[in-house]
Amino acid sequence: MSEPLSPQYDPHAIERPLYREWEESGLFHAHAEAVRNGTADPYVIVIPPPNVTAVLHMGHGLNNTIQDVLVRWQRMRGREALYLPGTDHAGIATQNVVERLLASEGKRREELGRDAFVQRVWEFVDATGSTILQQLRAIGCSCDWTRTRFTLEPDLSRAVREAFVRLYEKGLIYRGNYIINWCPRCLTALSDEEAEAEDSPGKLYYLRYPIVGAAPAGLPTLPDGRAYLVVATTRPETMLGDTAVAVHPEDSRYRALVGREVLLPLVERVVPVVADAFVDATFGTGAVKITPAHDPNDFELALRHDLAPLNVLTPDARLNEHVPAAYRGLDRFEGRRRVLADFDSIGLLERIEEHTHGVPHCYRCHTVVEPRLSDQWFVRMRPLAEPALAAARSGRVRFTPERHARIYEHWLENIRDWCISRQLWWGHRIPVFYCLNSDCREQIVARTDPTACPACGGTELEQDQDVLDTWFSSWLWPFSTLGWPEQSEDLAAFYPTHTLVTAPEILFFWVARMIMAGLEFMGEVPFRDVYLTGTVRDLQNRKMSKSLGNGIDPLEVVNLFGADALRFTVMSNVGMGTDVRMDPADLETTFAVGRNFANKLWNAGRFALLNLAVPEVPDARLLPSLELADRWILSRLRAASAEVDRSLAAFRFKEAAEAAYQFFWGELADWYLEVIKPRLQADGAADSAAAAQATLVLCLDGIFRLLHPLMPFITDALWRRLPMIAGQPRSGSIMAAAWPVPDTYPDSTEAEDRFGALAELIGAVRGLRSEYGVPPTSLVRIRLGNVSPELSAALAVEERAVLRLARVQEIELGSGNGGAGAHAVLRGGVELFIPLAGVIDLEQERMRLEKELERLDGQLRATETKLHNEQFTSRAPVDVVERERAKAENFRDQRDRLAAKISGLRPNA
RNA sequence: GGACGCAUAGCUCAGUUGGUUAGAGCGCACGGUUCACAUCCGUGAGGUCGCAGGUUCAAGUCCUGCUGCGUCCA
Repeated sequence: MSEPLSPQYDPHAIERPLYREWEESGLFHAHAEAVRNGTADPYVIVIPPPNVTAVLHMGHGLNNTIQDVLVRWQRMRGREALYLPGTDHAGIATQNVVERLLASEGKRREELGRDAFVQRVWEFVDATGSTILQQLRAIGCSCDWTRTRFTLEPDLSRAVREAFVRLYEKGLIYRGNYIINWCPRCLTALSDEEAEAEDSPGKLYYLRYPIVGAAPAGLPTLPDGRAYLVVATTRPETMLGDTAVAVHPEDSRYRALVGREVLLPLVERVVPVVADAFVDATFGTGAVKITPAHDPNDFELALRHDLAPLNVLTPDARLNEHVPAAYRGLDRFEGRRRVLADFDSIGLLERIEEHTHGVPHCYRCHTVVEPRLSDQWFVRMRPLAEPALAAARSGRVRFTPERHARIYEHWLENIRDWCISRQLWWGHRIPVFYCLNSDCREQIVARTDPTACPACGGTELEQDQDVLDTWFSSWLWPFSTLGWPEQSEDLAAFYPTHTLVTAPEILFFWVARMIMAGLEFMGEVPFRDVYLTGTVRDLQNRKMSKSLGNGIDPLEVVNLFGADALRFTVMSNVGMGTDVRMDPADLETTFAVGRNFANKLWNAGRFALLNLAVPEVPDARLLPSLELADRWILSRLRAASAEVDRSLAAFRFKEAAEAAYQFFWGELADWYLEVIKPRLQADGAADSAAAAQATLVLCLDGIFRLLHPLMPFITDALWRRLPMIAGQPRSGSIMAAAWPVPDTYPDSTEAEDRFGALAELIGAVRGLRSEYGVPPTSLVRIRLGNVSPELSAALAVEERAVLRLARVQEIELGSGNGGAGAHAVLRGGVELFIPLAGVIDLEQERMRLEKELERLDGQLRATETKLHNEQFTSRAPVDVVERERAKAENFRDQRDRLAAKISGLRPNA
């Protein structure tokens, strides 16, 4: 990388080769020994493993950029930084993908059989599974690829099995027949978290159930004279499986009916009316049908009343053999239409209301989830939740933004058992074996596959057909990836990890469960900080998604503008706790910040390097010959460096990006470079040029390092071409350079004040020139009055900066207007006059100044009103009052000087 | 239905515990062949800080209510 810099910034030319070099030279590799022997503190981020079938989207782009920024930052700070990558086998998602592939060949997995199907999935994963990991390289992620993990690889499978066995042995895993969420398309159980409620417009159907026997008085009756009660339901088809009607025990409307029976229409089954406090008397009619096999609440209620559940649906949600012949085989929605039509035809459909309610959908395929009674494996969560709750409350785990801690705590406080069995083929097979000896039926849970039944010695054993929820492996990720249950070096060196960066959507799925698992299996929280990112949305506020077609492909952005531009843009958009909005239809504008900035870095860097044709410069901090601008920019660097540091430590990425941007562009490039150009071009004394060079190198070295976590490629490409700084060690790559320490740069309020005065003057002259359309090429003379000490000192050494940057021919000192011209009073009271005879319209100038005077007057009045308020002067802190006084004085001074100028402009003056 | 969050320039967002004259980027307007950069340089316009009350010497910032948007839970 020592060829001359190309005149055009070309990210492609630098990014690939640099990444390869970093990887090949082992810069991504974290050394466990260094931690174990005490020479380095670890800093660890484990990647939220993307699905093995995934391709990179902006969510990953955001997520992994943040992780890489943190990791690179800490690595430069001297920590032994490990960014541990890997993928997740993603049971349902991956199985679905391969099933679709098979379908395109006209095959179904059942035809292949389990082993062949699983084999087929492995082939698919082997072929495409590293796609997303390759893509992470393109955006510059400094992952330790030698430690790449996959949740279904042998080591991690062993961890899953160990965890299962341990929990089983502690009695925290059990099997039971309960209502679970069932996806009739995926044909598997789902956890509560995987069944996402979506508000859907639905209907509330009011159905009449005739009373059996003589009815209490006051009930409505059918034409045939039978009395009836009315139940309201959103799912009329389930009435075929009703086993009771329930009312609230205190509901006077129905008290007389409790203990009586109703006749279920269509099925002609007699079911009891029971009283249960669970019933909400204010909803619908206050009488609710009870379908224990198809509703979790009904199931609980049925248990209390000893009602047997009646399952009326097949696994794919068709009506089964327990319903009258006319309905058998109908899909649940077709069944609903039929049941309603039949109710209507016999006069038992009372009315229909619009009713919006939350309907659970499968989080993978979006099918409406069916509550289903079945045998499943569960984890008893309460005992695991308690320590996880305590960890958050005591601050051992911190959430950023903080509000997520409350959501986390609320979930844990209301924790429910976790259904972990899935009726899939792709995943960790449940390590439970059943003895097939019909007299024994022993259930064996073991770390290694048993060959004989420990109870009866029988050798006919069958493993449970189901696999585990993918999250049952993901929740072990922070330590299974480090070798657990083996007491590995990595585990000892790198657990607990430090920061987890992920999306709020998986707070329960993953984050909370990892904390539980970490505490349970490792006795320590898996990470100290949880940073939850915002969601990437389009300008209509819609979440980016494949189906909406409103996504942004990070790789396209990298191709167009480079990874640095992508990263910088993303980071400048990361507001604390807010979503990231980007316009997929206009990448040019969306990524303009990063693109422009990368280009600016390149060009300013190139300019500097062209003027730094020396192998080494002295350390500017040790030079006695620093000039005003040098001291100013170093002081600014110190401030910027402190700000970047502070912001990163607080996860305030946007602020970090802004501080670095402002320093580089707004101060270093716009001012410092412009001011020192003549010095660099050696029209000054030799040590002036040397001081400028040394200061420039120190500043570039500092800002490149500050920017490196955000823009790793361009900063390295430029930094490694900088001249050496005497006495400073230099690594081959900026990746391995030390993070700047703010205090090592000298601060100087004096330089800041003086340079500030100079910049203000230049700005004012430029403003007036522009106001009066003075051609950029023509030079003007200026006259200054009431020159402040700061400005005076600055002009003494840097007058030529004003001449060059404001296109000034000559600076005169002295007040007085002396003819037609433009006037201004600067903040410190400095009077500026630019003679512009012939250009200026006296009347226009007078009006402009009057307007300015009015503005100042307004501000003066506001300040004085405050100061005249005795309440303010007596109650406000002294320093606030003092500041207000100084302000008033300043305004008054400016105002008076301006007023004097105006009166000087009067025709008769 | 419950809980939480957000509402500041045309757009995307800063504005730390209340206290300088509310900022940035993009966009916009005007001017620019200053030999690093037009992915640029210079200048400028643009804000009753969602609405209504309240607390306070002082509110973009704190409190209450309302409206709109979002998220989580049921």
